[in-house]
Amino acid sequence: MTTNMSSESMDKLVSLCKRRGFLFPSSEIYGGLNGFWDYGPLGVELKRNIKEAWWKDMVSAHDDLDAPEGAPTAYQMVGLDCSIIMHPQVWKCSGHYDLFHDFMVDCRETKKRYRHDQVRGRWVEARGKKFFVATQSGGEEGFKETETRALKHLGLRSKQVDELSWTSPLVSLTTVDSFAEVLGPDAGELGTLTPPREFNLMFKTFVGALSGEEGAAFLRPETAQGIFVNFKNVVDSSRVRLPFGIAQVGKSFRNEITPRNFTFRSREFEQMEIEFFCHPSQSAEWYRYWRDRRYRWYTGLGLASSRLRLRDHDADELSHYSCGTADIEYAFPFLPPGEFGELEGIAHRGDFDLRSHREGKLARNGEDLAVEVDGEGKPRHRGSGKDIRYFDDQLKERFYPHVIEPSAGADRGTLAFLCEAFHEEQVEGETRTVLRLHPRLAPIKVAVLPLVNKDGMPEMAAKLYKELKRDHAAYFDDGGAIGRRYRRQDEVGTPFCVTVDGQSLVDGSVTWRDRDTLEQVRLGAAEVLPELHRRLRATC
RNA sequence: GCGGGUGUAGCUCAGUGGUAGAGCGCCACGUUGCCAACGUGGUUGUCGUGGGUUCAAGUCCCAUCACCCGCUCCA
Repeated sequence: MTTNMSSESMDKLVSLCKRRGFLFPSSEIYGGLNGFWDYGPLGVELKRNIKEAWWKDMVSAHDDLDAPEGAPTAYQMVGLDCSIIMHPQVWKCSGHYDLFHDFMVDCRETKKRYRHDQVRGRWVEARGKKFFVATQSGGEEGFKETETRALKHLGLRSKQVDELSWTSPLVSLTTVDSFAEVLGPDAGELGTLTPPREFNLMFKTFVGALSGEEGAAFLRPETAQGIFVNFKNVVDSSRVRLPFGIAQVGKSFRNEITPRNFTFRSREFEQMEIEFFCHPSQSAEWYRYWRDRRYRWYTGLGLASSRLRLRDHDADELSHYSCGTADIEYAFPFLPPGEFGELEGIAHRGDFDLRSHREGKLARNGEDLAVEVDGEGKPRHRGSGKDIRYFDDQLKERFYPHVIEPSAGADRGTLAFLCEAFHEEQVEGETRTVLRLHPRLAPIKVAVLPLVNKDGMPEMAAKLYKELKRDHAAYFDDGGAIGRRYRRQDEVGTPFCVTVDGQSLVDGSVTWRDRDTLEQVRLGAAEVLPELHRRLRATC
């Protein structure tokens, strides 16, 4: 009967998005720009509704007097909107500068690409040749692999291993100056690696009209850091007390290597982030709360639990600072069956961020985090030196709060809601295309339609339309047959249509038509607004 | 970054060196009392972009851009 998304219908959805004005390729008249997308008239409404639902549910309508279901205690939520360009030191202390600023090496023979600092190897001499055998493996495996590959390169057998004379331990490729004597990690010949080339995953820009390195800055790769560097400002200015969260919605930028899959991996994207601050002793409970709370938000707005999953990261997937991370993932139709794409990550970040911004960039040192130092014992990246700890005047205790970070992608969410909503179904031999968007998210909430353009029906419909439009996104359509107008609204996800007909002129009632059930009921014209309001009320 | 595929009207696509097409959509008028009705008329093109070959290029060649698939890479 009704079919949900398959990878074939993804093409249809992409086409619908273009045709009806949800999404356009950026700069399309100039041929587009890889990794950038524009939201059209309906797309901007949909995305705004998603962001507004998030803001309302997380911040403005949050009940800060009682503990919500599943929460350890009551808590406060406030918002923030910080600049996209920040002091460059922010990104050094956050770890993005090191993590997003890589040198890459390509192999001309195998067409593979490696991170310069992740390739290592050993120098070997044999049969009058001296060369560097590279590998991506470390430790015992690295030793074994370099040995095997050295033998293979020289055409020796394993029992001739004694002919190999190793002249170095396993060292990083960064210690090698010339690649002419390097055997790439997957290569058969020497000297196939290109010189290391700089890959900057952050967008670089220049502050000031004179562009020089001293004015170099970055477009933010995440909104979170703006919250951390404003932590003390918020605490000092807004009477918040732990536990509380700071929320922010805004654009971020990353030079993704491979933008793919429609808007899923864009280079300019919008995030909806919360940094939730709590006492370290309670952080594990809050982490669990936010995982579940955020998962429920998506299901409450209509993402089916069969395509949505909450996945805890394995220990080896965790960032160096994180004590726990879970992803909320959606089985996008463009992914292979069984694969999921990330919508949101909920990370337990401990005190990494606030400490780093005071003391300098931290790195893992055994069980603990310590300021990362350079060769001279000085911090690799200096912190602000400002004491941005929290003072609890009840406990008379000054400490770094722990941070739980639910970080959601607004564009990915928008795409997931679109994919989930897209349906094609057979109605009396005709294919009906319908977006079953949650009424809160639908770009148009109600369409007002005169059944025919005579006998005063258009006038009555126009009056009702104007009244509804003051409070809700309404649409007026008097073109063509009524059936066609219903289908047009179905295709863009309008949940309700109100039709003014002959009976309306007699008793002032109208037809209320439901997008999903196709059922129609009669309603007094004055009841339309309250009914709409009731249906759009937040439920999650 | 590599390999393969694709690019023609708003959308889906046909067009095998010789006048740029179809269906759907969209607009107007008429008709029309509830699920993509009907009639009549109309609208739509830098054939992705740039160069080349040719008397002649949507079609052949080169380059380039974008999208899709697979590698590679990655919050």
